[in-house]
Amino acid sequence: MKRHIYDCQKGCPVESTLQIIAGKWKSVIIYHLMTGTERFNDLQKQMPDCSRRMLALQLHELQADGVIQKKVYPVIPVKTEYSLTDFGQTLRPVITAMETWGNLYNQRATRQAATN
Amino acid sequence: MKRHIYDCQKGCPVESTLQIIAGKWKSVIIYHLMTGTERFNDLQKQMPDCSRRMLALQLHELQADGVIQKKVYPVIPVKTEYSLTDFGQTLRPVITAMETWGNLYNQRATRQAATN
DNA sequence: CAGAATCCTAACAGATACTG
DNA sequence: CAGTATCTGTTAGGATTCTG
Repeated sequence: MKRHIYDCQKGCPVESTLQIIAGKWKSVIIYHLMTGTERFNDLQKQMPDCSRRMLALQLHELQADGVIQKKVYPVIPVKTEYSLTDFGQTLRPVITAMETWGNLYNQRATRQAATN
Repeated sequence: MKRHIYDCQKGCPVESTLQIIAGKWKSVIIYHLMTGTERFNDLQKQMPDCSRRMLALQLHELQADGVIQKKVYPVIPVKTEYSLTDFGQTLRPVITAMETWGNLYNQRATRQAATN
């Protein structure tokens, strides 16, 4: 997704939020980092439908926007850890709302499947 | 954006939510419908960066997912009204969280601009 | 007014191979 | 382990034109 497609100057708050979290996998990444630090490969295991390439791209953009930070340990083989910045932590309410709604949606889908 | 890129079976609630609202303009549309019914052209005026074509596409998908409904008045020229369904109303907390965060973000951006 | 249809290009994103 | 590079097919999405 191209960056800066939304016009924040216009003042629409939802567009401003999208400016930061609208990437295909960004909110999912933030969600997985809400429980703590994660390594690259661990993130990928939790998001099997996101390719390594896409994961790297989205992590980059989140870093550039100051949402997450990366710590590299100079060991061999290299070890990295991703975590939310203080700024990224402020997104918690947004992601939590998505989590809550998604759980309801999944339950509804399950119930409907059981009814059929 | 292609439909059904997220795997809801996997159970990640955030991915389930994205399944519904991940379109480029979907959450913005829902946001504008939260205050009530809107007509096609009125929606477009509120989202100048969204082309007529894109608006129509996103409205279609939202309708297909049962989030919004459309009422057509058989007058000439045709008049249509879009509104949230009951299901769509359940998304309020999600969009409101985005709105709240976006307002904070805009304030922060304004403050920083004033400091410089 | 509220779209649908068509054309066209840039951007996206998968697959694969390579690297410190 | 944690990525990057390249190559390539696919999709997104703008511009324009047409319609009931």
